Amino acid sequence: MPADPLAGLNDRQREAVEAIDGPLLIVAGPGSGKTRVITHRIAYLIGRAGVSPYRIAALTFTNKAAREMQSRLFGTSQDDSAAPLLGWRLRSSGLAVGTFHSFCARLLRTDGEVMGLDRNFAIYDAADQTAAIKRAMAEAGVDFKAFSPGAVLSIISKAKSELVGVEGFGLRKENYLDEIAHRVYEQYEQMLAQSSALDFDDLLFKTHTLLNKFPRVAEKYQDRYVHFMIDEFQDTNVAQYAIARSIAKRHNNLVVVGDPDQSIYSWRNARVGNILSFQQDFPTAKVITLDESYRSTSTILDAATKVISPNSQRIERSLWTNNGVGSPIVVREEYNEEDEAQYVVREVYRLSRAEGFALGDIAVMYRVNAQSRALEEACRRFGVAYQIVGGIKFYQRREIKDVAAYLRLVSNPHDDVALDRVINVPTRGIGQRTVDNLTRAARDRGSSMYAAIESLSEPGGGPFSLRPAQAQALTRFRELIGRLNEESRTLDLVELIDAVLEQTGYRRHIEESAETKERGEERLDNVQEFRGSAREFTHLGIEEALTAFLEGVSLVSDVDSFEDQPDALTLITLHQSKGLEFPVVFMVGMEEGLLPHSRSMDTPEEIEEERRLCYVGVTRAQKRLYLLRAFRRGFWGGSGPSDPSRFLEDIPRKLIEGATPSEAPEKPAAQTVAPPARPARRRPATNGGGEARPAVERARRRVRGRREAEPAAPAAAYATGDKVRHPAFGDGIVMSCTPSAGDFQLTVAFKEGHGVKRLLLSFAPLEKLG
DNA sequence: AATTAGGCATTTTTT
DNA sequence: ATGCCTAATT
Repeated sequence: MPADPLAGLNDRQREAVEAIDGPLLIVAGPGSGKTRVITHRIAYLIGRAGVSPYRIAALTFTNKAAREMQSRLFGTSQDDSAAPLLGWRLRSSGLAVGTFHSFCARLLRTDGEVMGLDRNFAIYDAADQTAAIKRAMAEAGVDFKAFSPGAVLSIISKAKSELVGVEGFGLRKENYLDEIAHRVYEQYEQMLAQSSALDFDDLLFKTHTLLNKFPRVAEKYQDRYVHFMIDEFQDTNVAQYAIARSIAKRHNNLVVVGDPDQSIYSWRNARVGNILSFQQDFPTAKVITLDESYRSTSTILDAATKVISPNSQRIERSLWTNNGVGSPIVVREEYNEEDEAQYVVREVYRLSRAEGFALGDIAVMYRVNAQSRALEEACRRFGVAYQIVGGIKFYQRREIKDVAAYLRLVSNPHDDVALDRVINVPTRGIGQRTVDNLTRAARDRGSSMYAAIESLSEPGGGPFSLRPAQAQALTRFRELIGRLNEESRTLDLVELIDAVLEQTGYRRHIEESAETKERGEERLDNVQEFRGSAREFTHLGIEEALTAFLEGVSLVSDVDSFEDQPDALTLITLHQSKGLEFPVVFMVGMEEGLLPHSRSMDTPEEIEEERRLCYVGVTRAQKRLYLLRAFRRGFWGGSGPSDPSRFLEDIPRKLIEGATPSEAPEKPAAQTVAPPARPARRRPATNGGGEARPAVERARRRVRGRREAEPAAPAAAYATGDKVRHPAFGDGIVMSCTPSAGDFQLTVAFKEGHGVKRLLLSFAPLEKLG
């Protein structure tokens, strides 16, 4: 029997559940019962307001969040701890609970044909995208030593996320890098179309296009979705918001839930602005703030509030809790990374021995993955069980991607990225030269690579000439894929995978090619696991099964597969920790350069995001919070001293354990020693504290100033992307600017055939433009 | 085709 | 230090 959708809610939550008419913004602080509100609201709509589940969509960002929501709504087969809000039978009632991307994928598969989309389009994940971009760069004649594929990809991805297509991008490009990106973009789009493939951004972009260009499709969805909800709204990008507005247009029941203070994915093109401007876009929107935290102690909550409040881009509010004061926050400095890790692990051990915490209650959070190494070592040394979240990604393993690529080829032989990946794995005598020829031939005929191979056997021998051995090898590969495709019609998915493994020789290949026996077995095990996960699709027709299975492979990552692990300490990045909570949280690396990260302190906006990241970390903690830093941290083999994170200074001393004046931050004193000009690390204006450290610290810093050997070089004044002019080479774009022996080395890409030059700042007569 | 040596960069990564 | 990629070597 379904539970009462209003039971156990506080006034605000109840209000949010009952406000079923018109646009609604729910600003939900950490631990304020956000998911609860969404699920109860759905139950309320169905159970009390008589809305058909078919007319409701609730979109999340992660599969994990979607799963969580589903299990609260429908219950799960194993876990019946909480009564489901709805019955099992509603599972297949048409209620759309899923990620934005899977929602769009479904929409496009259902209705994309009117815009010429292949029903079985492939979905390119990040790795496929990179591979495709590299191919596109090669096609466009762009040297990817001078331009990193990653940088180009991120420009294109940003454009797509802002609904800027190739043409639009052409109109707004503003520097040389954009020029390059434009050429690649054009090529890349052509390749995707050729391959019947969509990348992650396309799932959104094309959905938006479909809804805008095809009114009948738009009407269908506008009619259907009387209620449209979005979770984690602070992380939506332009495209997602536009899609939501488009679909919600008719019934105007758009509900967005989020917390601008937890927006930490702007570098993935998320727009904090969406949540901040929602009220302008929907002037009639009701706004409900959930500010009671059920998660953290008041000490932790106070610290979090103090950390976040300097930000300017936020909706002012104050969180509160009835949870009591709890333990003070522990702030510590250790000598180096190893000591820091050792302290953490010792303390973890103590907490689990003497204070009744389970290892699974404890998480250690860090800014960059590299920080996990020292922690892992310490765990191993002390025999503490640990798990790294998102460390090894199953679907990103080579053997899995290879087998998936074969399946993709069987499903759609025109998938060039898949073909490129496996055409010579295992080796079939098809070398790079042959692949290049093939690529060129495909481009010339405006077809996929597979189709280009097919044309070999046409009268006239096809449009490109190859030595017989190569032509034969290609033809045999084509026959292999063709045969598998034929056979697939009589097989189920698992049988097809077996056929692929045998007929392509891939099984033997991984057994033989692995560096060691164990590694070979491990890979085979992975493939077996992959095969096992295909079992749930065997009841479907092969074509449908393939599409669904491959979509899962692309769209489902396994970041969250850690949750059901046995009792172990969790090591996790701050980014990944969002949405989680732990009784005990250690944040390590609370240093300038790490948090905020040195690559994210150039603009106030970046600093604000780092601050939010810190806030997210702090608010993961329920009962205990430890903030650690190392005085000396190893970077790239070397090691340098570090300053405490500016965020530490925002935490009031009274919340910190054993705080004494010499340990706790004090109000900024007059700057007796002016810090030397630091060309490499521009301190943004938001660093309000300046030299807010006690004398001992300051002394240390002065010594350090010398050790860092930051010279009185000309101010670095150049950043990547700056336009410069050189008397001999003309105009160019700064590709990079790195400190180098008392100077700065600039890599500059010049126009008009002068190419890329490396220049020393102090010698090069450069002039900054614009 | 497979192995090896040298060069290079190295934040975060829901989908 | 380390891993990844390319180029050179066998």
